[in-house]
Amino acid sequence: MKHHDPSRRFLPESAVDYESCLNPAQLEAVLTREGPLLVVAGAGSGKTRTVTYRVARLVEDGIPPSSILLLTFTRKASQEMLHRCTELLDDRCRRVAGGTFHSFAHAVLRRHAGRIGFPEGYAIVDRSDAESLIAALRKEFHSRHRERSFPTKKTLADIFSRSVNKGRDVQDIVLDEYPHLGEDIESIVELQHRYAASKMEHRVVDYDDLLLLLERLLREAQDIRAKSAETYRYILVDEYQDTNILQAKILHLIGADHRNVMVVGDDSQSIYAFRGANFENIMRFPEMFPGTRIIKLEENYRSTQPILDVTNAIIAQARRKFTKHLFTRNAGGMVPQLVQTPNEKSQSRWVIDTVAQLRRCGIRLGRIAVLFRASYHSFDLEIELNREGIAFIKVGGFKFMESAHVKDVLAHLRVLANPYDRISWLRILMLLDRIGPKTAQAAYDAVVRVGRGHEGLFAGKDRCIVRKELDGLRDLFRRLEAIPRSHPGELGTAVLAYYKPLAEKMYDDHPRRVRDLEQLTAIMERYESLESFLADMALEPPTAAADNHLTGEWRDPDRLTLSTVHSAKGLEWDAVFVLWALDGRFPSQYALEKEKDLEEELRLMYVAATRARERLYFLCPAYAFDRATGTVLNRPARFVADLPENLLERVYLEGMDGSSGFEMRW
DNA sequence: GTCACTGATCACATT
DNA sequence: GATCAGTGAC
Repeated sequence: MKHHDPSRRFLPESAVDYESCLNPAQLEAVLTREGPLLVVAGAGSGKTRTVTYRVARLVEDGIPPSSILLLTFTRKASQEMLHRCTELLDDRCRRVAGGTFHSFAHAVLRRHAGRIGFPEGYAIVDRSDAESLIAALRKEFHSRHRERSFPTKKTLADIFSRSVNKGRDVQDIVLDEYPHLGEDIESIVELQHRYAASKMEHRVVDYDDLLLLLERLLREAQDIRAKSAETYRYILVDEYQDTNILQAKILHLIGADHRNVMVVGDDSQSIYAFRGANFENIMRFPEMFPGTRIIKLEENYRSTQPILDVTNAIIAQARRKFTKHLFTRNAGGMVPQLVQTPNEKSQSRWVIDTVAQLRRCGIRLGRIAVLFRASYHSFDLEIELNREGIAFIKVGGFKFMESAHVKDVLAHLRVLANPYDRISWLRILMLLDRIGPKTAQAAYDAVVRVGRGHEGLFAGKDRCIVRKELDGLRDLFRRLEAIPRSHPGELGTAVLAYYKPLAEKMYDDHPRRVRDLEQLTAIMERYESLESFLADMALEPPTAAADNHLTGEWRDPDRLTLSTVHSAKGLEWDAVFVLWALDGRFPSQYALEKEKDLEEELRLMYVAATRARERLYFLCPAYAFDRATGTVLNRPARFVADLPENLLERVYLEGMDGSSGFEMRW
């Protein structure tokens, strides 16, 4: 590959010393200002650095920051990049537009959704709300098909979502991926139409709608498309391997005019095919934007050579061959280990004891991570960590936002913002004594009929048996009405005051839950409007799991990180433990049948292993019973099982009782 | 109509 | 371990 002459002549008075901070390939990616650019960036190859420097370079070059659009996988990622960029250059970088495709879609649609016949004051529903809506519609269908069970709300939501994200009909998705539901296909299709109508009626959109509606808007409203292209003259997309076809179309619609589009990704780290991501987007990018310059970043700055040897050996097993081959100058270091333990308890013990040793070697807890395939895989370890008093933070899995008490409080606020939000109405009404589905539905109907927002609640005639309960709710809304929407913190405080007695009645652990809610109101203080708070909670909910502190700064140097592999994307630690490297756990049981799914598990294992800088341990309990399938799991993960001893050292622990004393080799 | 209980079924990753 | 459908007491 021929690269630019990285001569200083390019940058006579630059505030940033690009040449000495970047290798030639990175430098080329940073200095190529115009035209489409595809950066294939291997794990640990300085991808974030490259994007950061490129943004800084554009700003320094006089491009107005607000005409740069940085699209990332999570908003945290874009904030972090722009923060680094600000440190590198100056405050101008703060004005760069950054976020996820979903948040970008919301920003455009909230102003222009009317152009394609969608109400602009819509609310965004998260996955579990979407499922509730589907569940309500599903009931009728179930009574129709008494003979056999109808798919669950979760399965239905999955099917609908895949249909949107893969750009295929529901029929095709069912036939391909859920063949056992073939008989229900007509009902599923009809239910999908009802679901769409129901969302429209209640003025809500789900995640997929955001992308779908944005694509439609840009396609149908030429003026808006042209204006967006004009506004965002430089577009950067991170993690391009995890975008789907719809996102690629959106990118093309905004980027085709000026073609100043840079995408960064790594096909071997694509781990979101299950939700419709298509890593072939990377291969197709040059077709979509002819004249694309392709740059490969192959030097790895993260890991030692022995770790890189193992990760290269893992990804080499992919049927689909990847052209990159990573290298490092960081020779030496410990050979990664596959540690076989008798059972789960001993797995947890070994991790804890090894973490203790690492700390004695001077490695802080914040530099260590335990990764796993599924959130529940760490339950036993969490118990042991608590027992030992080792602080940890868990990322992924059950979230703060999903806990009932948080959803309850938010539902009150959402009704205030969008009185057509049926899900939230039913939720808050059914919190009250003697109000079940029927009464709640009647109250909701009255609200819609009266058509004066939540005031409709005052107009309905209630049965005397529930009068007292409803009066309490009315009082709350009267109080909320007196508070301006621009003070979400006060709104939250008022709702909490109302909700607290309810929580005390419902939950025996109410003190903890109320503390959570106080955190929530503290978060609300930071917002300028109720609507922006609610949109953020749907699009970018706080990441920490429910029982962790919500103080925001989760990268605490004195806490061990427990994370799903998916949530660990893009991050790195000095030492990484991969739990349950056992066939049937990781790779997942459900992926063993289909070649395509298995290949994604392989990439997932690759992502897990490439998080490590210096030390890497795969843990494999020798035996586990899988209750779901009734099978016995006793084979190490196939991706690492057969790697030669010189790449992956075997450690066998025997005769442990799970609580103490055993041999450990380093 | 509501609510609290039962037993059967199915289980991943997430914007 | 959660979800769902069905039951019977208030």
